[in-house]
Amino acid sequence: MAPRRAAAIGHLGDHGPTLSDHLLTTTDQLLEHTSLGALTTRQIARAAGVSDGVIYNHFPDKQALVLQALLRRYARLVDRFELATPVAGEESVISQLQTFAHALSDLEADALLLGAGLLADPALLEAFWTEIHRVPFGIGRLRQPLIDYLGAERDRGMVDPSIDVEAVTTLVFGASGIVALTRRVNPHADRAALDAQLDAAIGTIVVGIEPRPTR
Amino acid sequence: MAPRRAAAIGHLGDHGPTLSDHLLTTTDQLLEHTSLGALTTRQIARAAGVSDGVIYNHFPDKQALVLQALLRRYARLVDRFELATPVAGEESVISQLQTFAHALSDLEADALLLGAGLLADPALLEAFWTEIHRVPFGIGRLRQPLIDYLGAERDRGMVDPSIDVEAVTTLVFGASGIVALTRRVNPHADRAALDAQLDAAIGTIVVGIEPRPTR
Amino acid sequence: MAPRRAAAIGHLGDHGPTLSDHLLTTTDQLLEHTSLGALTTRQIARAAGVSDGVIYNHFPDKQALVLQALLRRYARLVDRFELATPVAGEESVISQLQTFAHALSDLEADALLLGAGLLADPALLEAFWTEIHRVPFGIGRLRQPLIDYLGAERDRGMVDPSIDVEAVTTLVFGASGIVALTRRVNPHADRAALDAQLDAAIGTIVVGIEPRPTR
Amino acid sequence: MAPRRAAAIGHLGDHGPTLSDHLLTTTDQLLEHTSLGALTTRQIARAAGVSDGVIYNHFPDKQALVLQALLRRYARLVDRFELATPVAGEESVISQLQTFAHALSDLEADALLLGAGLLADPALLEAFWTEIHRVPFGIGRLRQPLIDYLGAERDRGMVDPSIDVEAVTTLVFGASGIVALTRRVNPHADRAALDAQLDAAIGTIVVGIEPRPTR
DNA sequence: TATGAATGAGTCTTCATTCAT
DNA sequence: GATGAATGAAGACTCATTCAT
Repeated sequence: MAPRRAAAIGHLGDHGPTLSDHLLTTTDQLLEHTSLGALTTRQIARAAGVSDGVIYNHFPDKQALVLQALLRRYARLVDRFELATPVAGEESVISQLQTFAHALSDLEADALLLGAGLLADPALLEAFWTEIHRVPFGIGRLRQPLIDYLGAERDRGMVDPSIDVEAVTTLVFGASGIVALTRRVNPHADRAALDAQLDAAIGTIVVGIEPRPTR
Repeated sequence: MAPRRAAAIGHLGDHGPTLSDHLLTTTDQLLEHTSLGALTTRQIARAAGVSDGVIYNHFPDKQALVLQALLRRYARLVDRFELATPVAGEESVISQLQTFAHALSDLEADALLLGAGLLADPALLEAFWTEIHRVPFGIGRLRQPLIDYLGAERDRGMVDPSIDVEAVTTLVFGASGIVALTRRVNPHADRAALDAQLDAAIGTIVVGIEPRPTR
Repeated sequence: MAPRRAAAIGHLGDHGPTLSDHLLTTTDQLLEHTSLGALTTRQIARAAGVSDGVIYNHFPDKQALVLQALLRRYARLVDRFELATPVAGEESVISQLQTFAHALSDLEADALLLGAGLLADPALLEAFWTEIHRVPFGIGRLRQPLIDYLGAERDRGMVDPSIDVEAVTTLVFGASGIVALTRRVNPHADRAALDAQLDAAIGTIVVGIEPRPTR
Repeated sequence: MAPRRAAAIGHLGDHGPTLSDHLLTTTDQLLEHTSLGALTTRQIARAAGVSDGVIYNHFPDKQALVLQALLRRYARLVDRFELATPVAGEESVISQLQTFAHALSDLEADALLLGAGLLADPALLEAFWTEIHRVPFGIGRLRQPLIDYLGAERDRGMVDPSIDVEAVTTLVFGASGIVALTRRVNPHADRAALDAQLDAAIGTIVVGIEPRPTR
């Protein structure tokens, strides 16, 4: 009574991933090495080990499949990112922020690729943007953990009370982003130099936000 | 017998722009409103008022034409950018930096589009990157004016002598870039709020780099 | 300066048909043996001896090409039909009408095929109908010659003065049409029997419209 | 264990219509609003509330299903038609024929759609034609009642004895058909004008077949 | 050199049919 | 028998590139 399973996932037994899932995973993986504009439905089908038409049994069209794959990537980025969130009181502020910034920079390097594909396809960007805001996934969610951390450190007296923690967050995200962009845009860039550049930037921030003697 | 001039530029006489130039200018303008992936050779030819085939008399292929057009855009961005460079001693540091950061953010918003197109087409990115470094046009050139300005202000005593001006430059570029990205990615973003976000970030930098009392 | 000619028509010299024309002619011929719904762009291109894409250099899409081909067919039918129009006074009314009816029936057999294709494709029918009425090509134009002929015969006293010539025209068109339909729908029909059926119907009309003794 | 009944008809109990029947009915209904060329097996299955594959448990292929559905439509047309057959002696000949002609014209308008679909698909037409003649369903069957009626009126002296009733039948079918065609092909046609056209044509027939004074 | 029609590989998508469950 | 996902051969259409004129 149940219809047959696709050969590509059949060997995984009844409790393996569904084919929709398999298609999304495949698309996701392809996007690792293939730019969005160059991704074809045939490529996806071949890579997934299924026939060309199968996509349309699971998604209304290519855009829907790609959109969901991108959303997954984004969700994964967000998850990865949240693991990197520093916890107030453990280690020094500078060491925490530097560790966090490196993780963030890695993340942003991936996000840039995702974003570049979207920026190059306005229809997809629009759809992505709409979708991203139906879940509490907006950019704000990415910033909040750092804002909270900085607030906690300020309360603990490790950061000057006059400091605008949102502005500091912008600086950390910005510095990490610039370094990520440089890395992305220049595949031959010297990794160590970039890491040092980021550490120096974060160091400068930290010096600026340290508690100051009351004048 | 002199070779024929394309109808589109013929009326300009023999000393007008060459057809290569005309094609580049046209492509450049089209990229203002058309994403790289959606740009076709026919569109360019139509917009330039020439025949489809003429492109291949002046460029080996589409990529070469687009690459040179992108380089022009980039060069224009750099020029625009240099006009915004602050001069030490005129006005306060914070006001100078905020003005500069807004100009930079506008610039980066445009650069992002350019970059997104490149990131979405690895072959083009590679070629672009190679080309950009044959002229002294690398990212370093963009940073240098700000580094110089900060150095001058430091010498004048307006910035703490311990400050790493390169790191501060990274922070300014980063904050401006993040704001530019937010604006690009979210077409419905509130412009005033973003401006305020950037001002706050720059303000925080400035507070951090102010000369400090010797302890 | 002139672009090359398609191989398919190149040998005909500069004054041969244009490729648009060639495509229309080819489509027209294919429609002789292929039903509209089964006609593919590839078939047309193959039959025309050109590449697949060439159609789109001459027509915005398949429908436009097919529509124009159908309009040609229709125009040809109308032309053929007008040659068959009887002239008052030459031969007897019954002989004239029978000859005309056979020509009309042949015509309608072809028109039916055309019409069937259209009826099966509402979008095409709509476009066809609109187009057909931009030129004075409507169904009225087909009827008018027969109406005129009957009017002339009535004036000559060969047809009873009380006769409604439009109604008689409807009868002639109807009888010819039914016979045409029978022939079309039944490929194995006996041609002679159908001819006799049509002759009998026309004969009956003629008997009915003969001048009558005043009562 | 009795085989499972499809969910769609299961609630009707074991004595409801078979699934074949249900599929045919559904297809029949869909053909009311969907042109033959645009009808897909999935549409049929969805409309019938059954799975896609079930069709192939009851019919060798799509054509067989559609063919039988078309035969049903045709049978229904014939039935409807037979109800309209005039009875000799009731009312005047002209009134009877006009009423009959309008019914016939309505019928033919429906038949045209059926026929157009068939004409647009030669393979289906062939199969339909073969099938139609295995039952006593040919076009002859449609004509016979009118032939009989006219014969009866002739015997009653209401129609001239010299009249060829088969030929008159051809005229009535033809006039009704032309009007039906005009209506079908031109959705914006003026209904009243077409009715009047048909009445005039029938009137002309009747005048022509009235008993004549012996000369 | 300019022209612009011709080329054809490649894109997304549809749909009748199959078949493991 | 019923299910409905899988299949893959088309179909219409696009577009960078070529080339006779």
